[in-house]
Amino acid sequence: MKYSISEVAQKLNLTVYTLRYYDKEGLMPFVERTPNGTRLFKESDIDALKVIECLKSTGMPIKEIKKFIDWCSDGDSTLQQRYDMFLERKAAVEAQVEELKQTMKLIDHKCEYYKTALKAGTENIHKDNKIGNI
Amino acid sequence: MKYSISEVAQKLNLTVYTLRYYDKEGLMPFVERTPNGTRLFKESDIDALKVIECLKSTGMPIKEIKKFIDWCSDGDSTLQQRYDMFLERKAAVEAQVEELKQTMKLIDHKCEYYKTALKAGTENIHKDNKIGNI
DNA sequence: ATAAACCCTATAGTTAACTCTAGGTCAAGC
DNA sequence: GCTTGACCTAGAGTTAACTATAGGGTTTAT
Repeated sequence: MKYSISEVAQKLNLTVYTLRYYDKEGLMPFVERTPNGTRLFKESDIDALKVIECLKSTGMPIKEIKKFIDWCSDGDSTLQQRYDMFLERKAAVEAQVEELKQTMKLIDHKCEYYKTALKAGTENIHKDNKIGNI
Repeated sequence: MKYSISEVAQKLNLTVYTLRYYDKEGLMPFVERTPNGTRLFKESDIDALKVIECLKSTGMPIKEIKKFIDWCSDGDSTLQQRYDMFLERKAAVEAQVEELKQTMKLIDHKCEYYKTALKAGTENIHKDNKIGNI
């Protein structure tokens, strides 16, 4: 089964603009074309795009992702780099989770703060109070 | 105890450029000035900046954060909005954690993929194999 | 008293990641 | 055979969040 660019955009919740932009940035050298130039995506291309989206969601910039794609094209000689990169990404995600935990702490605290303030009708109950001072 | 802009920058791991930019965007209307215009940060200003950093790390854009700061200036009449906003942020962070879990799944999978490929010396062992096809 | 090290504003420049427009090709349906 | 709609490229425009520069004012140490 092959897919057009708009089908892939829909599947991955991206725009066709974005997909063409990724292609221009060298993130999709594997996508085939019809004789007249129209992109034809196969299943494995969509899987690769999912990996790209995954890397993006770790905060990796597109230029770094391109490096990875280039390594993939280079074959087995780059296995170590690619492994190292994923280990690095794992660490990055773990750090993000840790940061979100801290963020959540403060947010929960603020939720409590406003809940009690609302009940009292005023923020003043938190003046000089432990809950107001983080 | 009062702090200069560069001290605050150091404390919060931001640049003075960033702090002045935040001020220009209306995120710090509470910071006092000396007669000649130099900013003087007090402890509570730093706490407020920590809340701003917290909101930023939930992915909230600066214009939205400004709305919150404005609500703070408006006093008790905006307690409900502020409470709702933090509930919304809580949901946003929970969604981010959920997404990171999915991301981590794929990354762990890829770590395994490359680990075994490295051991074998080639990616080919994953051709037509469950581990290669996500 | 003068240079270094801060501070300030206003404004210009940068970067990443899109997002859109203009101008064109091509296949399908009426 | 012509219109409609999906595709294409090249390149311009946008947006957010900084980041830097120019030009100028204080305070501090020698």
